[in-house]
Amino acid sequence: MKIVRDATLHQRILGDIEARIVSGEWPPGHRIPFEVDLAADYNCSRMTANKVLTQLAKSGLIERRKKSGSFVAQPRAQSAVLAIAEIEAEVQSLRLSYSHIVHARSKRRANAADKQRLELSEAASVLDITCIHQAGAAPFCLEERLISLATVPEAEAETFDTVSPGTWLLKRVPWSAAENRISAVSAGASVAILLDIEKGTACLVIERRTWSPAGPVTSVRLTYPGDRHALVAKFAPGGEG
Amino acid sequence: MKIVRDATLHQRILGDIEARIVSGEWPPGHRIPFEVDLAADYNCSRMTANKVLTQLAKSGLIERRKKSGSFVAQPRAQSAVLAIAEIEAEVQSLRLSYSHIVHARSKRRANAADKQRLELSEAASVLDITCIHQAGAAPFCLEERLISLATVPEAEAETFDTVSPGTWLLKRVPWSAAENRISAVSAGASVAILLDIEKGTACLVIERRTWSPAGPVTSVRLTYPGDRHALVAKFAPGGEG
DNA sequence: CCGACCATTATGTATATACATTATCACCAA
DNA sequence: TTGGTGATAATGTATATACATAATGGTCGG
Repeated sequence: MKIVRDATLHQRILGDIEARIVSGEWPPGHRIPFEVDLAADYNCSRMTANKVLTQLAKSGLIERRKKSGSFVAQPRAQSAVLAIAEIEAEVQSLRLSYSHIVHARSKRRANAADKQRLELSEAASVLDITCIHQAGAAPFCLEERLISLATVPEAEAETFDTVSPGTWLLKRVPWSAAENRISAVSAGASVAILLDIEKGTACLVIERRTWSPAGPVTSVRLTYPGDRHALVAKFAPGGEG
Repeated sequence: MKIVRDATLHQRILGDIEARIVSGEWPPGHRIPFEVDLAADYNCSRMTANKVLTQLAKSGLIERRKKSGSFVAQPRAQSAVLAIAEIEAEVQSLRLSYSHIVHARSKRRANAADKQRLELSEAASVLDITCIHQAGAAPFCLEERLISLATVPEAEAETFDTVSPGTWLLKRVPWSAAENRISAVSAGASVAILLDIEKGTACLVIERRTWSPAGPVTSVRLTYPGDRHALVAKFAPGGEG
């Protein structure tokens, strides 16, 4: 049994409804009491009931239809929140010391492959950086990054010796949109050497592309040896978990 | 330039603030106008401004402190929404015909490994199912699943020949909490045979555990040949994307 | 100089009210 | 039976108001 101390009315109503949905007492398709009825049940105003139901609808737990009422939604795709931490924080949470090594860094005019990775239309300069993130003395993750100098010209002056490109960009271009693609690949010869693993080892690969309103920012490929790392994504009907 | 038709006042204020945060015009730490000022700017009531800021705070874009005001938050972990579709839908979105084959199905008293996977404390019966999801004529994904019969006794009567275990459970136990663990592994000999791939091929593995209020429901391990599949997780500052 | 106290200020929650929007349903006429 | 038409019922959005809560900052006394 969950104990709620000092819950506001809003939280109490929200919790009660969530509990009934999650427990199966109100299965998908079941009609939830109308706002006016809820208001009467809890002896509150309709606005309060409305805000609760609006929030439930935003979190996807219920669907609302004018004139018909509110209904428990069909759970569709299992959608979960994936927290991708900064690599430095990740390493430190393993109680290992973090460092990074810039293995290669070059500027060039974008070739066809670069344009596709960054979704660039016109010709532009890009910065190509390869760097290795270390946990203790061992390689932890390989980072292969492309930065669009049209969007982030300040990057050209940066060596990334003291700050890793990811951290630097996060400070420079906060709150941009991103798309992550997660897959598994076998380590090729060059990757195997850089990560100090055997060729063919299964690796978890995250390819992230980031945009700001000014245009494409960066495209990064993070390669983790599969036996050393896993991503965790959680889902809780209420929202946070 | 984004064109907004018929936007409500709420959406307009929200969009304006988001735009200024995302563009960097208001960097992390910057103080957002007080509710009363916002209300004056947009010629609306404080309640409307309050709802907008409350929503921005819930989505993590701003932080609110009593007496001090509201501030643009520091972007911490890149958190993204991972949409894990049902396998059938996933296959069909590739324009391939879907089918599944139940390869093994057995009931037993939970052994030590089972108890750990399901986080069971007492001894209980479990159902162990291995099934292969096919896209066209080729294996697409291997599913190794454990179902707690204490929580879902109806599963014992089900053969899962016509409905896959995942789909069946989604209908039976809606809106439960889940934790997904994503990693990369090399295919072992048995997995390689079942998926018709070479031994050692890199595979993407999703291990999902699901709970209902009544207790642990199921633990499933989905193995995808790495070159045939990827997960996509998106992040947009506003919320949906 | 320093700490206790208190007024101020901004957010947090809730109410009562108003009007807009939109499916649905029932009724009525062709 | 069919099709339109308008009343109705539910949600959607916004306002004005009230009081609670909590942190800040200044004042005053020791």
